[in-house]
Amino acid sequence: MTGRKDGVTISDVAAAAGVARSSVSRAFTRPDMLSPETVARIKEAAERLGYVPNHTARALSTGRHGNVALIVPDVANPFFPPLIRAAQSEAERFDFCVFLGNTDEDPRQEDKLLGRFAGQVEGVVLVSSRLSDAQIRAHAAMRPLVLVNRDVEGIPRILIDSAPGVSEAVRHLAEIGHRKIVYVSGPPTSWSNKQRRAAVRNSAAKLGIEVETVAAPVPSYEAGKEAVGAILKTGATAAVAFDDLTAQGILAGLIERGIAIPKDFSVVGCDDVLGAATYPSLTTVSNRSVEAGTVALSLLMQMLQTGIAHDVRHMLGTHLVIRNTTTGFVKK
Amino acid sequence: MTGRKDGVTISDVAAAAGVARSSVSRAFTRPDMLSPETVARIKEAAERLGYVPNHTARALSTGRHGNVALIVPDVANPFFPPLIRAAQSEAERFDFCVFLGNTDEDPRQEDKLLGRFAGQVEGVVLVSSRLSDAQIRAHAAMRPLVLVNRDVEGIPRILIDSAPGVSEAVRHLAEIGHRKIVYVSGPPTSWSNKQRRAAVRNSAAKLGIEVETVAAPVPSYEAGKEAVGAILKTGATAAVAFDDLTAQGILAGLIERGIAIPKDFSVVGCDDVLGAATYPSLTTVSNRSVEAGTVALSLLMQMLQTGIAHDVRHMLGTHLVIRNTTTGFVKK
DNA sequence: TATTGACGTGCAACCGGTTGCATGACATGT
DNA sequence: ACATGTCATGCAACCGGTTGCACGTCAATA
Repeated sequence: MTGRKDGVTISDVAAAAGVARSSVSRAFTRPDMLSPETVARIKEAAERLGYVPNHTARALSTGRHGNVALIVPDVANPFFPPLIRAAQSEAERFDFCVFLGNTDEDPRQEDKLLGRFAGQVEGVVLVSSRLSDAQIRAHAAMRPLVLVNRDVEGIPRILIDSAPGVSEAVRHLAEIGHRKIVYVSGPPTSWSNKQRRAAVRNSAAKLGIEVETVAAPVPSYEAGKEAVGAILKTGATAAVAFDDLTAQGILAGLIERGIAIPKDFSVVGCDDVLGAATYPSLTTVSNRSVEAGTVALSLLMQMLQTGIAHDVRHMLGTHLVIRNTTTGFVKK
Repeated sequence: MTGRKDGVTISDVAAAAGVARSSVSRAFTRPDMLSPETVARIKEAAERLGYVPNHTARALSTGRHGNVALIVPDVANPFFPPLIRAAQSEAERFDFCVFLGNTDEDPRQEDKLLGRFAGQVEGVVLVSSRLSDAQIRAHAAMRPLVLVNRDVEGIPRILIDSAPGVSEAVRHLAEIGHRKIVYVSGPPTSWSNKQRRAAVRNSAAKLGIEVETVAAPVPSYEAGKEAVGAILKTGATAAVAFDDLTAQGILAGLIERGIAIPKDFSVVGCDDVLGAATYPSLTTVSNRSVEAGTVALSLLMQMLQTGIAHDVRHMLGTHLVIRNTTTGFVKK
């Protein structure tokens, strides 16, 4: 097992081709500066020797390493993987690599990762950041930074606007006969949670139906299931949950208590991460995480290329996806 | 918007502390070589100036950049995120960063990524690789490489051994009265699929019960649902699915046809990625993806530190998790 | 024919650390 | 008092590229 280092450097190629090291460099980065024959000779030699440019060395002298960081609260939350994937393939279009960071929903961990990545990446995408506005601003001052689902003025941000979808959901519930509904809230520091709660309240007020809020501090199946007691106690006949996982837990909790869905109770999720895979299939608000990932990354690339950061605030709309946890409700 | 470069280098610190650059370097990498007072003075200066060592520069001279790559077929498949997360936090223990690669189940993409990462990472973890043995060997010859769920002799590999869990499942099904079962298979090139199919057949043969195989070429909810027709046609009374997603689809398909679960039909999944979140909650084979991620990474770290690659073949056992899609079957 | 400019190439400094070796100060042993 | 050894520190080369500038050649222009 000999092979560790390839060992073929620019000097080797230069020697083989009978030119200076700088010419080899230029043959790859600015071939137009050299005569076509020289370029050909160098490339031939490089090919023959199996030369591969060393990213690290290049990065040291140019300051551009072709890497960006993507930091999310929890890779295992089904909301994020499609976003990650989209961001990654967009990065690849620009020949960039992605560092993935997972913060476990912990701001300290987030800060630590940001520091660890610094100097290895040219820019950062922060998804659903739990940092304070001040911390975010501080990082943004050091390097190009794009936010997803976090609204800090002056910093480019992509926001998935669930308000239209949520409003539509409330209207839908009112139409099929509900007079009192519950919003089952998510993480208190989440921008999306605040936005959804506000959207539920506003639409309900407009439609003249009652709303109460029940807390599910963590967005998970278990938390949803546990919230069912509190939900039923309100006397509401429908629930809008912070996300699909919570909704799925609520579904399970209701079924366990013998409550028929959608006949006796309606449930609406958010983010559409489960597709039609619940039973009954879940009515939910559509999700734009793929676009969010793509846009965030292309925005970052643009910032890197131009060197300027516009104060972009990119909103992505949503809509209601009606399935079988709402239609079929029978008003008493 | 001035701040781009921190600009604080080892030279700045050296000047501030009144020592040579090499002493600053040593203050961080080999403090034992310097007098405690000098170290203190340098660290103080570094702190005051906000000095952060430049990874790229360090990498250039040492050849160690503190990065590893983790390549998976599909981040969005719920099997992988926990593994990714575990690997990432293990990497962090060693102060390493993780590059994440997504191949979209495409061997060409996998090869491309591997090339793109080369020179930026010290080692690679390949999860459920779709490359040929020869390609894997070629890459392994160039740099430290660890495989997960792929069995290539001579290359360190972590294998999640679903055989024990699957065998237990078949025994369980036999015990509650099934005489004929179906294995719903996954991707034909998958090592796990081959292993699971074999385990089902072997145990069934031992217990004297009948097995048929139905193909669901892609592991997904939809594919599972579509397979239901074929499953019922076999006359079997239970299905063991390649994974939980497929099982969930089967569940939905059966319920849609009015077949009561578990009374009339039993379903077993694999990988336990859905928790108890299906209805009825799914009996499945446990998953060791977290350990797989952790072990793969620590193995890689060990290889990097010692420089030697033992021919490790690390098996992680599994067991059956009994929930409500099996118990309650009523034999006719 | 002398002048000018364009063009292709090489030289050498630089990016920000690391590290082998040399040096000088001081302490120890005899 | 002198030889020897230890220890802390500095010098300078090096990792593998990039890039501003200088130089020489050759053709076009005056």
